[in-house]
Amino acid sequence: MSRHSAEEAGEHPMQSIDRLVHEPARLAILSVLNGFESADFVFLLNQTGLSRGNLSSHLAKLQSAEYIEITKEFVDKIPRTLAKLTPQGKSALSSYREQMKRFLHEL
Amino acid sequence: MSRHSAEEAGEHPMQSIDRLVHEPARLAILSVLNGFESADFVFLLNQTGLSRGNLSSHLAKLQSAEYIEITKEFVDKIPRTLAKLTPQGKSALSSYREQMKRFLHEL
DNA sequence: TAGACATGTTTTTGATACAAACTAATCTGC
DNA sequence: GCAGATTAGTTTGTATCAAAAACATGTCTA
Repeated sequence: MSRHSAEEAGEHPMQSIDRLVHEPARLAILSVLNGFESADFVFLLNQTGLSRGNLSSHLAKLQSAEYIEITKEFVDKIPRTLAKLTPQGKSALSSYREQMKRFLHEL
Repeated sequence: MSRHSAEEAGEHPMQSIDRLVHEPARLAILSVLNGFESADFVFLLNQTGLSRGNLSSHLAKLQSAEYIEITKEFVDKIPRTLAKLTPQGKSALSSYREQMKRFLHEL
């Protein structure tokens, strides 16, 4: 009746990748956050090389997926936006990493 | 004057990734082709789990980038579309792989 | 107080991945 | 021999989404 589950499902491992993480701009953001635990908007701007607009919308997307948490504060009258990975975000990044490593290794 | 070239360029390693390869559906196709050297449409369909329409358009995209070569023949009156990696395709896949491995390793 | 700078956000636009519809040829039952 | 099903693809339509451009809001400086 059956052969392998992968054949039955008709799926390739890459088809189950988390596209929210897979996007290069967001991978850049997530990897910075993973390294620094918490980072502000300007720092992310510098580390990722994204434009302000792109950074803003990618952060919004990651936030609504609950992969990051955003807090806003004022420091000497200038606004400061802080981002940090949530446990969900860490976990999503980590399983993305494992999946991708396995794929690349078998490539 | 300068610090590191990466900082001057204001870029993150992920920003220079080849998006043509990075797309999951195409990664699936390319990895199959990399393993089998040559594969026909139906085989790719089964291995990747893509729909016929998607497979067709991704193949067209890879072909116009000259990452794959497409040949069509008839076998017992039924059409057969064969795809194989070009040297350029092999090279693109291989450098994608190295870039991505390095990134994941440093993550 | 006008104009430059800084920190973001919103809107627009162009690309594109996927799905659905279409094409064209063969085979199968009646 | 022809109606309908099957096979092998392609084309077209649509909805998502990344990036660019425009906008908003506030501060600082001359």
